[in-house]
Amino acid sequence: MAKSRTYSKYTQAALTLLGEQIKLGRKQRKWTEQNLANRAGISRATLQKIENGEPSTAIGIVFEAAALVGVNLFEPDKHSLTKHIEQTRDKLALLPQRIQIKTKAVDDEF
Amino acid sequence: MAKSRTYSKYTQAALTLLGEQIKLGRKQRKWTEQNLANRAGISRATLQKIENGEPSTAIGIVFEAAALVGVNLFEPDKHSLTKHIEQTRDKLALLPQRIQIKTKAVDDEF
DNA sequence: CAAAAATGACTAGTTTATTAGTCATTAAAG
DNA sequence: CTTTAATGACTAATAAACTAGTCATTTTTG
Repeated sequence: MAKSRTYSKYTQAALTLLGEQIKLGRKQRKWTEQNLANRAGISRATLQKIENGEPSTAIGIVFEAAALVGVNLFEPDKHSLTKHIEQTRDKLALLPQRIQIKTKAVDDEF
Repeated sequence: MAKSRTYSKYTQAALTLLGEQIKLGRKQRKWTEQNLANRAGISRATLQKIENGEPSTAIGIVFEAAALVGVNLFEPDKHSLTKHIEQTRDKLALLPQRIQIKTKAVDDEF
């Protein structure tokens, strides 16, 4: 029996939306499933899972398929992804490199 | 030997950005890797891959981890994801259910 | 400085995804 | 209506991810 993982409502909705956007983009381009699958370098079966919003597909190939049909997370025009990455790294640099957890009880109560 | 897949620059950048945003969100919350991994129901090794932007991790658990630290693809406030899904389905409904490809040569030249 | 803990990196074993293929159904086009 | 082809759904075999565990390193705290 398959060990089932649980996903939040938000994650499920996001996956559904992403999958349907890919399907929409594919059809707008008049590409068949097989056609997009070939372009993405994956099997038709996997593309079907992607368009159905299955949580278990590899994120890299989902992003590839999405980009091929013009669906962009992180709108690529606004400011370039590279710049966005730099900004995130800048913020990261301001934080401690390691998070330390207080072992002792916090004595907050009373 | 592992069969290597190739990813576009855009996909790689998007994965890097997403991973670093998760790491940033985690640290802002002062959570250790193990801590976030536990909350997401995954191993620390997998979380490390996610934060490093590895393309092969399952999209569902990446989205879960992202949501846990407040990183939202598809900004959840704007208009609800559910509504967004409906809109996408409406657009899909306007397109033919199946894409048909012309088999015969197109005779466009001359 | 010393102690404690987080992180980075790796390994072997198990679970799971991915693939190629097939078949039935049904939409599109002639 | 007939033909052609796309889609949905499944299977067995292969490839790869995920896990738990370990170890070394390095940061943080006292």
